[in-house]
Amino acid sequence: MNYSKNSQDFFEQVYLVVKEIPKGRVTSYGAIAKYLGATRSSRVVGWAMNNAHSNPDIPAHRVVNRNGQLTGKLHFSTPFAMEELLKSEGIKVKKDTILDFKKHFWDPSIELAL
DNA sequence: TGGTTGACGTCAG
DNA sequence: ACTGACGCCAACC
Repeated sequence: MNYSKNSQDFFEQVYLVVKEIPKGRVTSYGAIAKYLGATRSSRVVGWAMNNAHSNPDIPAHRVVNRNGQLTGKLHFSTPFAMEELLKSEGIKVKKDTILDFKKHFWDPSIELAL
């Protein structure tokens, strides 16, 4: 994939990956960035998520940081939306952190690489 | 046009 | 194990 073409493509890549996240699974910004070949650009993935507000099809609640912490919950319509969405998908959330994060972790570089 | 910020991650101390 | 600093790239001021 030619992700280096321009920023538009990079954002689009992020969107595509996030859309492919199965229900009840979560991934991290770094994992997405890694899959796109830009491990160090994880911050830009965050920006993509910020811009993702214009894209209702993108389940941004399934994207958290490496610690499984819901760092982006404050960017949702309500601070509880993210947690509630995850809970409704069978993911336990405690203190803004996903329990058994590793268990629910969905790595695009593994799942999509096949 | 240049400096700062941000939904992050990794390395060094 | 914990804390601080750096890098990275796009958007904002």
